[in-house]
Amino acid sequence: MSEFLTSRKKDYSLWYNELVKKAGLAENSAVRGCMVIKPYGFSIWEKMQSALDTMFKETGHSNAYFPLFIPKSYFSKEASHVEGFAKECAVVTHYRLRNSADGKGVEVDPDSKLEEELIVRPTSETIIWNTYKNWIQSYRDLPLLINQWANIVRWEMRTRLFLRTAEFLWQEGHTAHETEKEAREETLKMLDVYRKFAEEYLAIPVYSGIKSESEKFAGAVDTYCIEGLMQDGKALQMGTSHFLGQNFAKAFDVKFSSRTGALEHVWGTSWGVSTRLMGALVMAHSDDDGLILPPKIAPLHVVIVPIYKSDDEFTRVSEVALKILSEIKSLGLTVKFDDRKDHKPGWKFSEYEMKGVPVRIALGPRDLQNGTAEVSRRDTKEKKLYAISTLEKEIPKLLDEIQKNLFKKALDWRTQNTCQANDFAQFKKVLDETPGFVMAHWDGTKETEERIKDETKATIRCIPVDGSAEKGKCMVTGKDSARRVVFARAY
RNA sequence: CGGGGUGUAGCGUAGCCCGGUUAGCGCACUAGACUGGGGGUCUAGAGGUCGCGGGUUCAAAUCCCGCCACUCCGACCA
Repeated sequence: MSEFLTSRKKDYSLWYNELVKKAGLAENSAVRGCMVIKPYGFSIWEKMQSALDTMFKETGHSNAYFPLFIPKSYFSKEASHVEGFAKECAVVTHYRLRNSADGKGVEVDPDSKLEEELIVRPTSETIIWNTYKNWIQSYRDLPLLINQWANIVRWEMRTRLFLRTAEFLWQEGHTAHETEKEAREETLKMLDVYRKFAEEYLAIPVYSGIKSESEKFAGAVDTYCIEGLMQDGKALQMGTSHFLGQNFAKAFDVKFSSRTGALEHVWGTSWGVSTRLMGALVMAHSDDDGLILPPKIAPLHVVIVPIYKSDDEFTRVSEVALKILSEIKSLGLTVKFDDRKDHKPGWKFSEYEMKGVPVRIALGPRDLQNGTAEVSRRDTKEKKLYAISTLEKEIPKLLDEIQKNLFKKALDWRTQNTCQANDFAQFKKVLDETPGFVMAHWDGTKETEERIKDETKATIRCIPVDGSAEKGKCMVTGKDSARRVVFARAY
């Protein structure tokens, strides 16, 4: 239908890349692997931030900020942590430039070599736990519930806008607790905050569960995650929450005097979501005409497009449009009257469809005569005439319905593309025929997991934490399995 | 990081194999007119270090070498 975007069917990757650029979300920068997040894209991220931030505050967390740079030595303190991140760290070795000898540019001043090199944070556990050491002495200092909004750098070989970039924005929560039980509860609480955010705001249903040993965060005892299903049948990890045990407390010597007077290491968690959620949002809902945004995170809820011929008509249409505008605005919604004269209505329609604005109101002379307005919803592209006097009531209802419909569509999609497989041959067949999640029994060993990955490219996305356990036999080895786990090919 | 592909105006591209006019076209842009309920029409115009750097040649977008970026596949990873 649209010639402005490559269709999803023709080339899903290209569709995604084009959409991200054409909807004004982001573009590649002059720096390899790094993106520029454009104003419209950033305003969506801000909506996500604000919803999440509120949820973090409601669960007792405070924001703080820790340095971008981490002394190299900190990394060696937690063995598996350094092993996990070593290969993708940017390192600062010098602190000064000088004019080059030929006078044509600048070069690194060799005299400015740092005594201890600094790592650009790929995540902040080490610097934060090093700081917590000074903040925590007594059980009275606990729990310590901190979040930080920050940029981080992971030197990726293969990058894609939002999904995997060398630098990205995220939030990382880092908490310290008196007991294992409390830290485990925190881990699951924040996992559920993420699940709720994904489902209620982004309108993306997710499976939450625990990662297998080989997929877990370097330095964690347990890693939990939420996994969403994209329209191409690939899974996307949308957030993680880690139970750190006492690993970092021990590595950084963070101890407290307990209620009984004993000196104990604290228990930790960390959890994060990133601008990758922007990619999830695009791939979960959008179509061949452009972006589709759930109203709860759309920067602009409603756009009003005037239809007119003469200046006189424009004046009369504007008058009514502005009235509608202020009515909708007073409902707490964001609304824009696009009175630009340099584009025709049809052009504007396509433009706002590309940008995913949930509701469009077209208003022309005919409407003025009849007291109506043409209301079009982005998700279904369905148009309806409403009496102008009812807009104030109908628009919020419509937005609500769009939010629900998007979630339902995404849920239906996931349901249709979640299959069970009972043997390995069936597993492979299902993966190819209905790309998506496959629930299958697994014997719990690393070897079997590896073999499945090698032969099918599918990985264990998570081991569901809730829901009913169902005993069975591993689809590969036939050994006992306590429950089905979630497999998929993933981003 | 290995293998393939691509890089020409803001975007999309032709030309490159086989070197030789002023690098062509569509969209967008500027001016004006007519237009206006799903990306309008006409007229006139502006816009190019042909990714960057070397080399070969009388002559390079075109051939050779190096680099950079993007992209796909693999490895690695969130």
